[in-house]
Amino acid sequence: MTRERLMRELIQTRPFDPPEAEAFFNLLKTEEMLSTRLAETLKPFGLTPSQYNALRIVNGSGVEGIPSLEIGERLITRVPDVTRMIDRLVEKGLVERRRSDRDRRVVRVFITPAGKQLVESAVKPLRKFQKQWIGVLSDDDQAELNRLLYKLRYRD
Amino acid sequence: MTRERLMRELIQTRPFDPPEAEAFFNLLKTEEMLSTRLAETLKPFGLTPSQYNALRIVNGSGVEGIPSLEIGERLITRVPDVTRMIDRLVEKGLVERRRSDRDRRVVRVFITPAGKQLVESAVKPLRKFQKQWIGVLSDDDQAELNRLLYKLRYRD
DNA sequence: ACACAATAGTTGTTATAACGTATATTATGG
DNA sequence: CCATAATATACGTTATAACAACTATTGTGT
Repeated sequence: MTRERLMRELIQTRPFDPPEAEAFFNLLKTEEMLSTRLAETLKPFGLTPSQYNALRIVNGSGVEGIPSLEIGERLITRVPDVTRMIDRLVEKGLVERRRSDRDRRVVRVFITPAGKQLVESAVKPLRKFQKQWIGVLSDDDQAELNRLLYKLRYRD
Repeated sequence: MTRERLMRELIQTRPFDPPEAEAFFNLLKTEEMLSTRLAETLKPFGLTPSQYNALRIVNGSGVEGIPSLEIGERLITRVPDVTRMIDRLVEKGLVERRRSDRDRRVVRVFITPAGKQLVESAVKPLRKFQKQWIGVLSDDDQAELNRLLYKLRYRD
């Protein structure tokens, strides 16, 4: 029984109190497992998950580039220090930064050829990662998981 | 429809590719939301979630204390630097450290009265947090979420 | 008994999380 | 037009994530 397994992992002898704790701990542990696996997948590319996510966003913006602020808004998980993350991508030669002529507060970020190449080279391993780890669930189970997670988030 | 809502959040126009990405992103975003809320709940106690988790573990070990290594093994989410986390709890006067006489490699960690008190004062707010956020799901939905998360983790 | 392997904790280090402050620029309202 | 508020990015700082190397201690095999 899987609850016993989680309790064994946590070396917990008493029932979850409140019962909601079980789902919460499960979420924490499952996310951690997947995030760790993701980081391992991206490590050979010299990127953290957030860096790759940002690079993908910049790449998708095409020749127009994208403002820093918008990168931050579009990242899957929050990055409180977008500036320095972009610093590090600039150092790696994967993006370039240019102040906008129209609004001097704004810095637009552009993908470099090296950045574009790196994004593209990681697409397949990333796809494989997702199929491998999430694919253990059937389509129906995935749909159900999505429904539950949306409910948790949007509280409809 | 909630998929459109996630896509709007991610400013994504094309379908999830692979479809597994949707569940993966949902997991990331849901965990982040809950972790952020948890951190906010514990902030008034001057503790991060991992610190509180560690304190709970030490508190549960009673007068015998618990070895550092075991704390690390029992934490819900991995802490790669248990030593320094315990340093910080020691600084806060919440735990004490003593080298074991039986095996000089081992440091046992003991709760202090202040630590015990802090653990206990946070129990109710934490319980409330869990009921409030996870409780949006029915018991059946929670059971289903657990089933899916166990499946993802244990891949049975 | 002794050499080496394994173990537990610590330390050094870099990257990132996270908050708050600083600076420059633009928007707004009178 | 001008003062102030709002906005975007950058910077200062502390805590933590994370890895690897180090030190001391114990376990193991010969």
